[in-house]
Amino acid sequence: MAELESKYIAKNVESKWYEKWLEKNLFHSVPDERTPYTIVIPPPNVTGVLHMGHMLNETIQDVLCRKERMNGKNVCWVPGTDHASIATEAKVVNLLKEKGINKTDLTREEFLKHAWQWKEEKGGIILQQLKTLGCCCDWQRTKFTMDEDMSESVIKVFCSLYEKGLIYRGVRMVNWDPKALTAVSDEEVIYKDQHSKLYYLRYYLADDKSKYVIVATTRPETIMGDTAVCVNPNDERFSYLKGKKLIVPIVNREVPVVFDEYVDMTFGTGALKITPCHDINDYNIGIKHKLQSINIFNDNGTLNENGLQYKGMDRFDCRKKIVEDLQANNLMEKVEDYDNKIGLSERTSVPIEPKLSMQWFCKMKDMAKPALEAVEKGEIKFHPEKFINTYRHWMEDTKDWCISRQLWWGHRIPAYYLPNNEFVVAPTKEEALKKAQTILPNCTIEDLKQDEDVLDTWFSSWLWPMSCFNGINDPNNEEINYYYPTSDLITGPDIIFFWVARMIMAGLEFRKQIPFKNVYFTGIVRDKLGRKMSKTLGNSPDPLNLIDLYGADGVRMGMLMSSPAGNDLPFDESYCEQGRNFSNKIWNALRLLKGFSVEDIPQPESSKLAIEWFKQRMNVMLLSIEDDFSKYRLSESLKNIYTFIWDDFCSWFLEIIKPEYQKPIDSQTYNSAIEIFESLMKILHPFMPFVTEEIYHHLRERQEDDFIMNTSYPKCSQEENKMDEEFAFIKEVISSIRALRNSKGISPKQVLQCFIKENDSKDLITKYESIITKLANIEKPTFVKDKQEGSVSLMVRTTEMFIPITQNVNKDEEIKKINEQIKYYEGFIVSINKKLSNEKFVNNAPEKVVALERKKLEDCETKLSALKQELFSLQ
RNA sequence: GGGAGUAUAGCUCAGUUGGUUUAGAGCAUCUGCCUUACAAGCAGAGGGUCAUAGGUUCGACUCCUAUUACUCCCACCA
Repeated sequence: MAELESKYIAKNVESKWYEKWLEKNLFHSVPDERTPYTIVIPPPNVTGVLHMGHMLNETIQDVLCRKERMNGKNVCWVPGTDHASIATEAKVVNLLKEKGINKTDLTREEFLKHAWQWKEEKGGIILQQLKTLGCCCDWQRTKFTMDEDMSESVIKVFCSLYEKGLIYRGVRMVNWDPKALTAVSDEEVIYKDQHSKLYYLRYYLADDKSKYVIVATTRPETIMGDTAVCVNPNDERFSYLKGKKLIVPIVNREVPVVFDEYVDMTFGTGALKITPCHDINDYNIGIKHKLQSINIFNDNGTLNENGLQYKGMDRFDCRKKIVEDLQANNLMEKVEDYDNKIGLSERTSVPIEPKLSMQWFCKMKDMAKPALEAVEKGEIKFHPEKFINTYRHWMEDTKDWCISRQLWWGHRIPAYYLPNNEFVVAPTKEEALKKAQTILPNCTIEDLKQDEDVLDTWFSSWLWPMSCFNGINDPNNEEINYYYPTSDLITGPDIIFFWVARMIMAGLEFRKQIPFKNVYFTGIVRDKLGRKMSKTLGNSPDPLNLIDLYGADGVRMGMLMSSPAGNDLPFDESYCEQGRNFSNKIWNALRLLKGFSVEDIPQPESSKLAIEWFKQRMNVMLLSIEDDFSKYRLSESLKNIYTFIWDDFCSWFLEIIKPEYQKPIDSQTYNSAIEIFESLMKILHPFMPFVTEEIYHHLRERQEDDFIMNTSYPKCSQEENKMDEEFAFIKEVISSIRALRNSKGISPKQVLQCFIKENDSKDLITKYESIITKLANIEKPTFVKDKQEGSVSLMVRTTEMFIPITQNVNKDEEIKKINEQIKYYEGFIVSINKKLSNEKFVNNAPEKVVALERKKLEDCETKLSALKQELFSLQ
């Protein structure tokens, strides 16, 4: 006893156990004859630090892994990080800037050297943080998306898709990020509502300076790129414009009027200015009507030489200035407030600029089809299922994927340009040369220039479940054959398109196999006000700080207690506190048990009964836990385990077997209690790995390599669980006596007498008599035929009990209470009778239901008559 | 504009093919306890016309329809 602290201090045990687990290499997996259970971690950005979303995500993965390991599976959880090209490049650029180095002054090689140096020194902190959380990742397998073999896979896949004609290069309108100076994919554009203005500009007729057409636009700064004005051919207001030219305000350039049904006659003025270079729709109209294109922007969003006097200005400064100039020249009809959506870059949050440029694209349509089928047929299951809709919607209308990025950090595109501007695609420069020489026989390796661009980060992540096991480079190796397809993928719904969908496509395309069997979508962690936790809002607690305060176990429990799959998690620190308190509760149960002095004395009947009951109760719990796990209802499962341990084990079981003050416990009961406690710790272990491991080692002497995380999960049997139902009634009996004490202010120490009116519960009460007397602190109950004078009556189900007390009995209050109950039961009887006298009910309802109603009626009548008798005796 | 989801106690959520004393839990609240494992605790209590209106049914929190509110996703209306 003395050696156990009175409070459980998580800090003192968590790192100790994690180190031991590592030391014994318990997380490492190699293929063997067991069934594999594989999870690949959604690789966090190598620049990332642990945030609440990760905590939730990784905790769920850890719970599943630990549970499956205890179920006898060969568990392999592969950790790793993503090179995150834009994010990392931006980070390194900023760090260099702080040192006074500009990226533009560096060569590609120099920059990459800095980037790698940063990665080696500072990258992947998050993986260390996962250890604090208790994650049982196979660290020997830690991968990075730019590891040599991973890069090789990416290049191989690129070449293969190119050969198949699924990758092509071309000039297209793409989403340009003027801050990161790169193209991004459609998925990386986030649309946000914005209060902006709608400007009405005057375009004068070239041949009649007294007339003008009013054009509404939200982007007046793009007029320098105008090459037409478009109206709907059915719009009679504008039919006079046929063959006319208009003068672009300020610019004073003549542009044609074109007619296209694309224009909405009801919006704005019905006339639309066309800027083919800076709007996707205008671009399409430009192609259709063979219009000229004028690019007015530099890559960084400033105006280029086509911007006339505005050259060099930022696009938004230019807007302000041009609005002033338009107004000064009386070319602005009016300005209206207008709410619209603008696309922001996911990474840099700056407004995206549509830009025509040469990029690489991946065709999605053919790959999308089988990927959709795999989910629709249920080969891959989504939890919750509702995300199938989102998935289908995207898959049915997927656009080609822009995969080139104008960055240096990433997988460089394996395309090589010949002096004649043709190009070849090959995994290495040497192979490229061979191909090149079929075009230009005299071509040398020095003549070949590799494409400057790198690939979208997701172009490597989509291979993750395969490339982690080298399944692309060596498709028949033992590991990929054993671990793939992986079992479960745990991720947020925000990357369903970026990542989940594409992994499914890649798996089916390159391996003809799905990448995982189940996808568990977590919710988003929100603060108390319902806002998404984010760095910019500063509303996210520091996870490591939380772990410090409540222990990893406490925080894990806190995260899981209220996060059903797919539902957002309104985070509240008090959940973690609850988790910490739970650890402490368990710790104290241990202290109680270890404090007993054990002797070879006879086992009390109450203990014997409690042990039998508890084993049946455990069986009931295990059944429901297995059911919950099969449906990924982890939080339900944890809640069940929580009540099971706190209420059933601590409040009921331990209280029953607890010997009287300073008396010893019999060894039989003690050993059973230890055994039960051990099972409970196993049941809880996946959720709270540290405290359970600690308790496990206190319960008995252990071999050096005996760890709870390697034991088997308790199995449920198909035995009868009759005692659990019986005990529920006994609990009610005890609680009602305690409640009586409470309401009458009788000390729990005062032993009470108890008379029970004889009925069919007599056997049950007699059976559990030893427990009732102990926990309710009453004398052995006496069975009687009638109400006892001078006592208060209690009703448990249909059993009436009489407790003789003299204190605090207020007759009027008792009468009032009884009258209320009588009224309630009378009403209840009326409603049951209504049902039973309804022929349709009696004829149509299942017999079971009807019999139940009859039983209800009977019970009610018993109660009612008892209440009436009670009332009579009081008056 | 299209689609999906949610609505149950003050808060967060269960309620599994419609039927078990006329809805459960945790937190919070209230009452009484420093009862010899635990005040990070113990024993109790209060609290809900299951969003609104209809419909199907012998019977609806549960199924259907409409309405309202919120959330999310998708979409090129300047």
